Amino acid sequence: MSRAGGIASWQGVQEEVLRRINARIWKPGDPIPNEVDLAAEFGCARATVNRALRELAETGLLERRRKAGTRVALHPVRKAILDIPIIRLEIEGRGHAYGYRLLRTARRPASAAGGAALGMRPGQPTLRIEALHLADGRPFVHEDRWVNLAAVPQIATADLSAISANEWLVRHAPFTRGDFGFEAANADRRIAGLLDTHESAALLIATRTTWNGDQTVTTVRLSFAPGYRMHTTI
Amino acid sequence: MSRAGGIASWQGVQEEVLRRINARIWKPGDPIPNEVDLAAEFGCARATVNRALRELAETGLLERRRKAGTRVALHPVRKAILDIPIIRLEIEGRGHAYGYRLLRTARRPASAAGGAALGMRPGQPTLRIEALHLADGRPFVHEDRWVNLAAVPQIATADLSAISANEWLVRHAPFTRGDFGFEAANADRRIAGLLDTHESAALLIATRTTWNGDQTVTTVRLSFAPGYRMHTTI
DNA sequence: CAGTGGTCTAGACCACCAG
DNA sequence: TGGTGGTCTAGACCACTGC
Repeated sequence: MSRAGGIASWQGVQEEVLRRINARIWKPGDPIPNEVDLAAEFGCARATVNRALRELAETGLLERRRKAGTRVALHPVRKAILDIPIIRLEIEGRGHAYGYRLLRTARRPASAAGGAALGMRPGQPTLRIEALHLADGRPFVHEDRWVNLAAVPQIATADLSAISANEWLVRHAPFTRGDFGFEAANADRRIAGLLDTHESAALLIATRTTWNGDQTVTTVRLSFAPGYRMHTTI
Repeated sequence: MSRAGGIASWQGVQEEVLRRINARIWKPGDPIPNEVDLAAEFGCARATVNRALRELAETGLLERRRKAGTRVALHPVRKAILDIPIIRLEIEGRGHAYGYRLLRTARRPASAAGGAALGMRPGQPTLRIEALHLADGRPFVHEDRWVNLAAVPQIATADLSAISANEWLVRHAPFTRGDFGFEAANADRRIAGLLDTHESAALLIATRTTWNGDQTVTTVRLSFAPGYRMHTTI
C-alpha cells in the first residue's frame, strides 16, 4: 500500500491518515501502525509522521500512549476552538461602529461572600466596573467586572471612560490562567433596560475569571443582548 | 543574558518566553529575537525554539511572519478550547446516571426553507429525530436533529431507542468540517414541559452542523435545561 | 524488559515577504 | 534580495508502560 512518490509533508501525512479513518480503513478503536512503519510506508522521516499524528491526537481523533501505540479514538471528544477577542474588535469585526459607555466605577473591599466567589480574600481592595458596549449605537453587551487592585494597582489611574476595562486589562494585565463559562439567564429589570430589551428575555452570559500565578486578576460577567450568537468552526 | 545551563526543552523555552512577556521585558507590539539568536541564548536547537514559539503563536500570544520576525501580539485574541463530548459521556462525567428517551423519528424530504437552513438540497430525504437526555432521571438536554439520509443511509436501520443519534453518529458518521454556535433562547411551552421548567425560562442553545466533504451530514439543536453551564479553562 | 511515542539535535532547503 | 520562519531529515536518547 506504499506510494511511489512518498508523502513528504506533515499535512500530507495528516490528510492520508484522515482519509483512512474516514474510509474506515482504520476503524474507531483500531490500532494504527507505529511511527517508524508509517514513516517507511510514506517515505518520510519519523518526525514528520510524529507531527501529523500529534496534532490529530490533540484534536481528540487519535489516542496515543507509549508502548501501547496509537489508536483511532473510540469516542472522539471534539475540540472546538473559541476565539475570545477584545469586545471592541469583535464589534468592529462585524462591521459595526463601536461605542462604549462607562456606567460606574467603585472602590470597595471584597465582601466575604463576593470575595470567595472571586477567589479573593475578604477585605482585599477591589474595583467594581460596570459598562455597556454598543454596536452601531445599540447595546451589544453589558460588562460587570471586579478587578483585584492588589494585582493590578495601575488600573486605579487609568481613564476607564476613554478605554474599556476589557481593553485596558488585555493590554496591561497579563494572566497565566483563565476560566471561561457560558450559560443562559433571564434578564432582570435593570439589565433589560440597559440592553434595551424586555424583562426575562433570554441572555447569553459569559463569565471569565483570570489569575496571574495564584492571584486573582479580574472576574467579569458579560450579558449579551438578545440575538447574540457565539460561533466557531472545527 | 544567557543561562549557563541552557534550556533544553521546548516547555522550558515557552516558560521563559512567557515569563519575559509577563514581566514586560518584551512588551506587546515588541519584536523578539529571531529563532537562531534565541536558540543560541538558550543553548538549544533552533527546532526547539521553533516548537515553543509556534505553540504560543497558535494560542494568539505571538504574531509571526517570515522575514518580519516574531512580535508579542498587541491584541491577543485568546483561544479557549471547548470540549464537545458525546452527551452520555458528559453526563456520566459529571457523576450522574445517564438516561435517554427517544421522543420521535420521522422520515421526510427536506423542505425548501428547512433544507436551505440545513445546507441540504430540497427534496433530499432526511431523518428527523427528537430525543431527551436525562441526568439522574431529570431532563438534561433536548435534542432536535435532522440527518441527511443521502449522506448516512445506514442510520435508517439503527435502533435509535437503544443508542442516541448523537452517539450513533459520532461512531459511524465521519465528518470533515463542523460549525458550532451557542446562543440563549426563551423556552417555548413545549420545550419547557419537556425540560421540566417554566415557559420563557432562559435556555442555553447549542447548534451544530457537520459536513463530510461538501455533503451535509447532520444538523442539531440542543436545548439545555436551566442551570447548565458550558465551561473551559485556558 | 522491550516497544512505543516524546523529544532534541545539527544541518539543510525552501517560501515568503519587507525593505 | 536577503533575512526570517516553516519544514524535513537522519539519528539519537529518553520516558513511559504493557507484557
